[in-house]
Amino acid sequence: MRPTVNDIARAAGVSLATVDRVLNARPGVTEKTVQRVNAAIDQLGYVRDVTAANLARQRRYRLTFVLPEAPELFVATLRDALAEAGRSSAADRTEIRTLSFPAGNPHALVRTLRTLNSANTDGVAIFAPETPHVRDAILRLKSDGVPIVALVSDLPNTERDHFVGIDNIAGGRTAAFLMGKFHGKRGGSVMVLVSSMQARDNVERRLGFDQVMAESFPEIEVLPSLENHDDEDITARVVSEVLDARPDLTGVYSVGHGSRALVEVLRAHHRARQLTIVAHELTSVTREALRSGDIDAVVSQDVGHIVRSALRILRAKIDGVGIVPGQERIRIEIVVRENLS
Amino acid sequence: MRPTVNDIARAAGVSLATVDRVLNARPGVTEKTVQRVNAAIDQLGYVRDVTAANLARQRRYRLTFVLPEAPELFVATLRDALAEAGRSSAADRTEIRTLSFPAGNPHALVRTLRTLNSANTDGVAIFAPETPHVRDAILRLKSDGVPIVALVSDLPNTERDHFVGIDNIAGGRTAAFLMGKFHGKRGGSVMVLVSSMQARDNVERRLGFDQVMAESFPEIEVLPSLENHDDEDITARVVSEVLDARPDLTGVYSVGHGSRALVEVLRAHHRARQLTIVAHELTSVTREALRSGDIDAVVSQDVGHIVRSALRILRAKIDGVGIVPGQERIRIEIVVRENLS
DNA sequence: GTGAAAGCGCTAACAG
DNA sequence: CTGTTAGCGCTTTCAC
Repeated sequence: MRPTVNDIARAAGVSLATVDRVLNARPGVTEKTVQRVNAAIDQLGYVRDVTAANLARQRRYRLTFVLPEAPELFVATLRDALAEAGRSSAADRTEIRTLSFPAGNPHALVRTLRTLNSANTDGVAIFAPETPHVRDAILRLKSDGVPIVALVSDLPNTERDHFVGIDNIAGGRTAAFLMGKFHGKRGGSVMVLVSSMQARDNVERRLGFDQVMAESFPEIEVLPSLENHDDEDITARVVSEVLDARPDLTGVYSVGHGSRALVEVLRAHHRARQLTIVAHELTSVTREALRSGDIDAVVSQDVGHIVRSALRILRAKIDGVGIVPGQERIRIEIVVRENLS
Repeated sequence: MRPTVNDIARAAGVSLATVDRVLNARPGVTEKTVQRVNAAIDQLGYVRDVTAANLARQRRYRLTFVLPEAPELFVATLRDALAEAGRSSAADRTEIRTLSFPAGNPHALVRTLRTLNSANTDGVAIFAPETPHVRDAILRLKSDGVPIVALVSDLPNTERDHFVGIDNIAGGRTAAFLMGKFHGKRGGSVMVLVSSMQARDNVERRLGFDQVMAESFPEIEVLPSLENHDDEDITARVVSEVLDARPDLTGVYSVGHGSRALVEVLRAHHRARQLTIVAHELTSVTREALRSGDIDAVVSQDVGHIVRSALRILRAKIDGVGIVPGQERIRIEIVVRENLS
């Protein structure tokens, strides 16, 4: 049988209450008694039963997710994953609240963040770009004692407790590796489509992509980035233009979260099967395009894993306990037609 | 506040004990009372607090993992993952015991399984090939009320509660897709190295590989399987022979769990960089070979995920509660140089 | 400073 | 068939 607080109380010759004080590092215990209790603790090899503690404490985890209101399917899949997690969260005393802000509106975001404090939330997960005001708002929350995790896109200059997402430079490098390998030693030229050069994840992916293309596939020409600002019309237009202007095009790298318009244009041009297409994020659109052969590979991250990991990490931070790093590492997934779920 | 058993007892006008009986589907309650209690349950939106229940029940989970004593690194990584999980398992009242049997010795395996029963274990995870005697042993355990999950290699004709691992046909298909795509429309010939045509996972991978090669890459010739029985000397010899006999060789597909000897031979022949090599399972050997460029892609499964999933599923079966399917689906991971961890 | 006692949400004897 | 009661391992008043 595992030792309990009672066992260590008896062994140390003190009461339950005192053991509890020592366990939780609360004041009002003589240094001497503390020593005695700690001695008993490691002598008996005591490990605290966190679930029993939480029961007694009547702890609830009120967690807040702050997500952009964006047109991209990726955000939708993230919301779905969150809803799914919400269904089973009551069992672990977790209440999930989702707050939305219009994508690309830092003011609205900051206003949303301002409503949050330690009185109404125990932990916050944020998927948003880093701006100075956001930084300040996060700092305030942190100093209020609220744990914060950054979701998908890191907030490295804030005091966020953890980043839950992939290394986007490595993500871009992975995309380049596939693009290069799929070209099979033939040269060619590759078009790069980004959402916006403001978005940190897009910039990092492009950076990683360029590194590997230059290092390992110099025979392939990489064209300058084309920004589509997640607008389908813009995408349709610029892609069409390049397709016409560059009959020697051999590949397309879609850096952003959305690929719907790209797939449609390629289909319309009946060019898809002759080009190597690499995109990011597994959504209904990219999934279908992989199946049909319109996209060759998708570099992705598991939104279900991201959500569950954020929940686990926030709860761990709230409880002040450690995490299992291996379990929380979000992998850079490569998805092709054959390992589609 | 979330409703508790007390709330629903009051609402239904019955005692705690009766509520508990209904909750746990225990006999001895009138159909009428059951109805009343259930009505109160969904009216108040009651969700049972599993942690409190487990506390009261003083439930411990004594789980047994049965693993082969095999030379392959993959099994070692699985053991490592298990050890890692063991470190944090005390917190969730789980005691993990590992039993080993000499790989390829069904008798020893059966002898091991025979020692297990509901008195000494609450759940079993097995990584072993399916033979008639194994099937019987599992059947006996099952009928003794012990939940069973199959690990890595399925035991489809037994009553196992769950299979934790990848679809190996899809794994082989994925390997073929990469092999074909990396050839970039050029033809060639590919050597296939299997551990043993007895091993179900090997056979399935080979099957999936052949399907896709035939469907999508008919310009590439796939040579007959070479069995190495996980023996490094055999591997070295047969690979060398083929390398000499077929100067037109363009690729190697390593189906089994072990790839050490293959990598060494290829290195010795200074041929690695001119061949496309696809292997299975991420281990220290394949990891290093990816980094050095000796292997181009690895099709893998996350051993950490497999172990944690097996633990979660066994606990769920013991508690008689459901699982989150998305969380338990083991992905077919594609690992290349750039998304290596 | 320290301890006794009640209680978190649930289960499990044991009565009736 | 149903209810009473004690208790799981821990925290938390409130006294001493």
